[in-house]
Amino acid sequence: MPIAIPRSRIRDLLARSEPLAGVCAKGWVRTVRRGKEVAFLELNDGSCLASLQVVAEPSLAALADPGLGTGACVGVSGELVPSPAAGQRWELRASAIELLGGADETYPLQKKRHTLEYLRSIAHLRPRANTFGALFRLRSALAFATHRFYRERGFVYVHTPIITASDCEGAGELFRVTTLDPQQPPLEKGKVDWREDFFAEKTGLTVSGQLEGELCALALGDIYTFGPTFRAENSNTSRHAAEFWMIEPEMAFADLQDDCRLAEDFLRYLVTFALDECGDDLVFFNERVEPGLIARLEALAKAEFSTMTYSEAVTRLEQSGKAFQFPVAWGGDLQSEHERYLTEEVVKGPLFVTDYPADLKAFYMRLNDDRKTVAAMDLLVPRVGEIIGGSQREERLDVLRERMAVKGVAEEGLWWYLDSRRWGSCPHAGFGLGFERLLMYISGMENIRDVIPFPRTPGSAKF
RNA sequence: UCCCCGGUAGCUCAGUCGGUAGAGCAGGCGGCUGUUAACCGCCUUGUCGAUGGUUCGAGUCCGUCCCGGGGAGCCA
Repeated sequence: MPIAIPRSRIRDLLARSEPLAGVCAKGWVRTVRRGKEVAFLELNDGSCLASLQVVAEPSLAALADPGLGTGACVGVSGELVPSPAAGQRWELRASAIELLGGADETYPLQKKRHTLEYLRSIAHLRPRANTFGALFRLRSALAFATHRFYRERGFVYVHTPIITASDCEGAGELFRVTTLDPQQPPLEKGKVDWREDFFAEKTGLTVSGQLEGELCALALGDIYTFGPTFRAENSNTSRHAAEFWMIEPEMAFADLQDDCRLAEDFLRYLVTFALDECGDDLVFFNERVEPGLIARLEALAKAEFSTMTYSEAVTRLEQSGKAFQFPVAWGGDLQSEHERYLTEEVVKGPLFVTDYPADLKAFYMRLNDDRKTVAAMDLLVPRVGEIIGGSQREERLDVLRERMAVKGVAEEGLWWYLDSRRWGSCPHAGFGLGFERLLMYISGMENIRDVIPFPRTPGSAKF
């Protein structure tokens, strides 16, 4: 017989200060302990990390159902009472149990420790595991915190296109978007004639909303984007996904210092928000994923971020006496091992590296007066590496065109971007923050595939 | 794409010198218990990633391929 009482969330039940009769909880059974005189169910509904202990008479009909095992979905009605035993404050004394969806012993998510690799292979079920429940609640909270942060500062949220024709940004390989028949595309002199395609030109999925974001910043002042981003790079690492979410603020009338300040405030706000709003889930990560996590986050919430120029960084690396696998030289990219040394050993915390050689960076970054470096910044953090990359943008039309020529970026596809410098240009700056890398940093999880519900990586787009 | 490591029961793993498959957990049965990933006893479970080769004999050695992980490059 279906239970007629409205459902309460377990999170709300466990937060009560008084007992309550006539309650109903619904969720998924984590474990069943059957005894002769009493049976216990651990019920979790995803509203919080903790499960609700259900105490039942073994005579209740549903308890005899072979489908009532780990993984089953049930509704329970009864009375919320103080628990006489240690381990939990409240328990639900069941008067009725309704088996909504049974689960037999073939249920892949058993009540034991599984490896993250295995859980990845059952991504359709892993949201029901503690780690992933905690992670996806954290993910949701930090997405909300992002919007709140920018709204509090008067930034306008803009939606930049997912499908783009500008593949000239150089941020990475594009996924092609087309409605042409791959077996028989229209040809023009032996080459695919993209004018016949849906958009009458070559298009792909966005690798960054930055260029369009700049256009909006040069009208609305301060803006941000927060959306999916796609890179068709064949990167097989714990830090890269083919589909990820990026937050890209862009500020008019701002220079590189303003940019770093915003990045620092933003990161600190997010960490503080997680500490304030996701306490139980962070405790779980602190105990099961990264010991010392909470202390690290609390330190970060207070600490000043370090800053050093690329040139200083190179000097520090040269003077370190460390034997790096890759040599350090001014003009070369900082390798992962170099970045790790700087953030983990030199400053032991978040580090802005600024003013990179112009040759290493994108065409839109503002050329410094030395004409050798650009007003770029990378924020490096321990464990994760680069979490934010940003710059002051080149607002001077002539310098921008010069830089495009040097970098081999064609002006045709970017006439609209150049127009923003042709009329009413102004100094502006912005950055991109990889949302999954942020989650890795705040949760202590070490693989990007484990901080997004259904990861897309080379060779894998399941679920 | 390159380098390294791995793939054995539903899960986590062991498997010696090449000699014919093993433990814990999960599951089943029984017992016990206001229990806490309960506990105790008994029991079931295998295309040893795929394929070809060497050998009297291959989980074990060799080749190729597939999948997973780590690192590199690229980047967020």
